[in-house]
Amino acid sequence: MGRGRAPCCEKVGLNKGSWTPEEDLRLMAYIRKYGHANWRALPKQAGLLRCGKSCRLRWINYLRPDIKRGNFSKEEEDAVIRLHGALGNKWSKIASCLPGRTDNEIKNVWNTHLKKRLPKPEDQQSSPSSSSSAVTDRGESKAEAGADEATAVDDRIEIPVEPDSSDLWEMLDDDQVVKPLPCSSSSSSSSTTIVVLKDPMEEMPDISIEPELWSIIDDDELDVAARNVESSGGDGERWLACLEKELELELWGGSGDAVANGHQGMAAEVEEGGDPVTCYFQRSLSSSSLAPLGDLLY
DNA sequence: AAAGTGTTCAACCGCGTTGGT
DNA sequence: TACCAACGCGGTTGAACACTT
Repeated sequence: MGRGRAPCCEKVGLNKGSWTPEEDLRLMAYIRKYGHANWRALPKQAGLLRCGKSCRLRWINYLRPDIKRGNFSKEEEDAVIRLHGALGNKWSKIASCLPGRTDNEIKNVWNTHLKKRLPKPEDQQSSPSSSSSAVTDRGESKAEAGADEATAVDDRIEIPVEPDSSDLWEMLDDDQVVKPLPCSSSSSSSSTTIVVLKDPMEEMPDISIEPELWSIIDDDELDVAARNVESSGGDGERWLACLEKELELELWGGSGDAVANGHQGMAAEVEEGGDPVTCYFQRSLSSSSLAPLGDLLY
């Protein structure tokens, strides 16, 4: 074998760049059901045209349920400054001290905000304890003021949809969606935007995810569905039940019979050689009010 | 209103480390 | 022990957005 490192994956034919909502959903569904023991094999098994590295990064930096979003609090910023002083650019170590924050996010915040606040090296020598006070004393740039403003509207997620997918509105929970928004003035007039109110669970700091997550998203109907699948599949399937509930899919939700039938039906398809996530989505989309969405996705 | 410039952050890239054989 | 594959980390890039002129 030649010297040097083999590429992490065969890049030909793989997607690059931003992730689509469908890719996100596939990745989340797959990981929650099967875990991520093997990143290299994961994209193929999940039906994703991505390399494993890309999947891992997307999961770690964006999709993990315990990620805290929004601006850093002053306490967090101070912690980053102190930890950076002690550890240097060991972003993953710093991140491990800040629950819910990713190394990538911390690195970005450091490079874009915090680094600028620190005194110049010569000043630092003369006032070693000035790192945190440098934060408090500094004046805020306009960009940062803008970021603060963004916090006020940071509780919503906007998802562009095709104009002919009006049925999509019916699939979305009224409590979660502000609808519809003729797309913002700057963009082309042919699309519309769903605004989904941010899931409150994302606001939970320091989540030790599994137990607390379930209690946060608990509701009676979901709990019944979740219990029904839990006996056969454990947390992964329980999570999928939640996901389906979220999307108002009916495959596993609803009555125990429906749960059992839907589950067994998918299991049979998987056994026949289909990939599990594709089977999952195809069944969900074809068997529910999400069929129009299916046309968009496949 | 338009063009230019600056900022942000998700994603990519390459390399060091780790674990299995 | 050597080799290899995969993982994980840190640096960098570039598209999108915000702000200024």
